[in-house]
Amino acid sequence: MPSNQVKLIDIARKLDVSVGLVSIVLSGKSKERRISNELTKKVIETAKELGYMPNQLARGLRTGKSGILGLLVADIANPFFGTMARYIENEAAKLGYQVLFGSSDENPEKLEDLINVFISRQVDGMIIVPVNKSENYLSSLQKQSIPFVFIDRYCSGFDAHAVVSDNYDGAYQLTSLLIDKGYKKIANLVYNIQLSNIIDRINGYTSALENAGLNDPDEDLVFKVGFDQLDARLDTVLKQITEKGCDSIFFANNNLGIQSLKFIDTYGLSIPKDIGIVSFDNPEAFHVVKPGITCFEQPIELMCKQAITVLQEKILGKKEIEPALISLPGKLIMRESC
Amino acid sequence: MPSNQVKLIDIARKLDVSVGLVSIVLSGKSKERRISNELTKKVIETAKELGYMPNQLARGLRTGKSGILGLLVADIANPFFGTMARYIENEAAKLGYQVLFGSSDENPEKLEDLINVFISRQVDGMIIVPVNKSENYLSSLQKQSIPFVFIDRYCSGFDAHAVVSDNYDGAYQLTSLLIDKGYKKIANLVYNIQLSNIIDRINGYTSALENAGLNDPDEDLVFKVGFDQLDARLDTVLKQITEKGCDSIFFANNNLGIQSLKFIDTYGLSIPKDIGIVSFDNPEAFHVVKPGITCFEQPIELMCKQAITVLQEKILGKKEIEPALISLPGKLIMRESC
DNA sequence: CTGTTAGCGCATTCAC
DNA sequence: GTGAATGCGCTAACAG
Repeated sequence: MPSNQVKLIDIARKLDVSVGLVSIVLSGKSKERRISNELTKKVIETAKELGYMPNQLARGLRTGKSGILGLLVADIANPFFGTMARYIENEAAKLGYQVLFGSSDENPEKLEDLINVFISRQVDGMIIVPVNKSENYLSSLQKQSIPFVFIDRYCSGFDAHAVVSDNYDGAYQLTSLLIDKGYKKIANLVYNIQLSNIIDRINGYTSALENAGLNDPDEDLVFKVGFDQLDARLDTVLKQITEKGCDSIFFANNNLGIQSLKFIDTYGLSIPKDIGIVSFDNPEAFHVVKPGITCFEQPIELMCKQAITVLQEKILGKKEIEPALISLPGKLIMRESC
Repeated sequence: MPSNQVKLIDIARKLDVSVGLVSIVLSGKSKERRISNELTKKVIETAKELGYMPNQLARGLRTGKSGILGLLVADIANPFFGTMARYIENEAAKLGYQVLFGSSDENPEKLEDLINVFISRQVDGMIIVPVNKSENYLSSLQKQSIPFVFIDRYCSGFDAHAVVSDNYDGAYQLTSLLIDKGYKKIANLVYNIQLSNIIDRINGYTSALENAGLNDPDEDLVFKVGFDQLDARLDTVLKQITEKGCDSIFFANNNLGIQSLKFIDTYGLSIPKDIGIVSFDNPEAFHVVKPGITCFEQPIELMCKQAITVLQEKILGKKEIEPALISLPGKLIMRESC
């Protein structure tokens, strides 16, 4: 690899000084090491002139810091995670990091593989959306003292930092809203995975029902669907929901909401008259569709800022910051679907 | 940095062999170098036992290949680019690459900075969504012999590989469809940037009008809007369009289409009776909204596959493949908006 | 068949 | 104030 890239030695030779000197100057340590202003200026100038760019691989190897952060989401194509990626990118850039990303597809093996690859690449830290059944592996990760932060979900029984939105509160608000509007039989459609965010949303929903005295212990109105073949499953479940006489549905996330809207239309049900709708998350579609879908928007930007802040603290290792669950408030968006 | 990670020397010491030997075995060159089966097995076992993971920084520095690809899109939060990122991720992973991403926001300076950072990080290649006014810098990039491929758009007068969808054809089909349905005065709403994809779409639109004898040389129905303060601008432009008596609109991309739908609704116009609508791209919203929006879906997955294939060829440098513009056919999706 | 050696580009400690 | 020497972890050319 004859790498035609300019390196320290090129500018050192041109100025007939040592490589070390150049390195010192370019790392901004001229003052500290009391290098003459003249020389400093000359070095900087020729560096610019030659278009010098440090080889971060070499620098990383030497310093033990790659300057790279790993971001592990469920699927970067999902706008929720895409938006998250964007904010993480912005915040990371402010601190001089670039970000490697990976999509786990909610698959623990994939997540594990990706994390291993990222470790191998010496990322300085990771932002992880944990998936179902990944606790074991993640706890082994923790022992390796590589800094990471959970985002969007946390792993219970797990001493690690996590930044999430207040899922319980969002679900509670959304459900209460339906109740206030007079809906009596409220279904809750969720994914069938054991994740903190899902569980918290179910709990928020259930609490709201209980507080309103609408909880029927004999009839479970929480409907769970799997990821694969979502379309077919949704059709079945939605029919069940209507056959059971539910007058409204609380969708636990953007995807469930959007996909379901397609079916509800084909059933000839009119929103909000025949069926009331609320959903977690606020994708574009909820705004454009008629009637607009009332929903709970997560504070994605804030979550990302906090996550990066915490991560940076862990990386710098200033003080042993104790693990904490940071739960951030979201925003109820009122539209016309209930 | 006391890096508690296991390295070659750890397993070499444990087995009392040399580091080089271990490296050879773990790179799968045992046969080639005629290392005994026994030793080979022992090395592999203890590597696994100790949980060895190669330090890719060191490997990259030595081999001159980082194993990282750079992906530069306009905005990863835009589902179009998010989807693209996902397919790039998948294809890259098949070849053993991880991907660093960056969002340019259609800003040439940002793009330039990001490319420089990526070069600094020794990416093995880049997939770039070029932006307006970035030609100068990009052509300097080209001289540096670092492999890259344009995607989504190409830079005209530029000898580089590019993978795009057939924008001309898509626009032509969409416009012709409106014409066939009897619409006479068709507006075209686009971003006011000089990008190949936009230009090709305008050309496709214009050709379709001309072929149908609907082109009025005295009246330009191509409306251009800027990025910033899109909402305010859209309101103005859409009013202009209706005041001019247009009976239909061709939106040049997903964002323009989605955002405009919000306004059209408030104007009390009914689709497709009062105004016919078609759009480039196929976001979820176009499917969910009523009536569904007829649109042209780009072959994102195929584009990504081709882009990675070309990029890999350039990286391996097998043969000097000559620059080519690869234009891939998209798919017309018929719904009820016209 | 196996081990030794030399560097990839950089930052840093220690001499001068 | 400055230069030389060392080594981060790994691969590859070269000796045995």
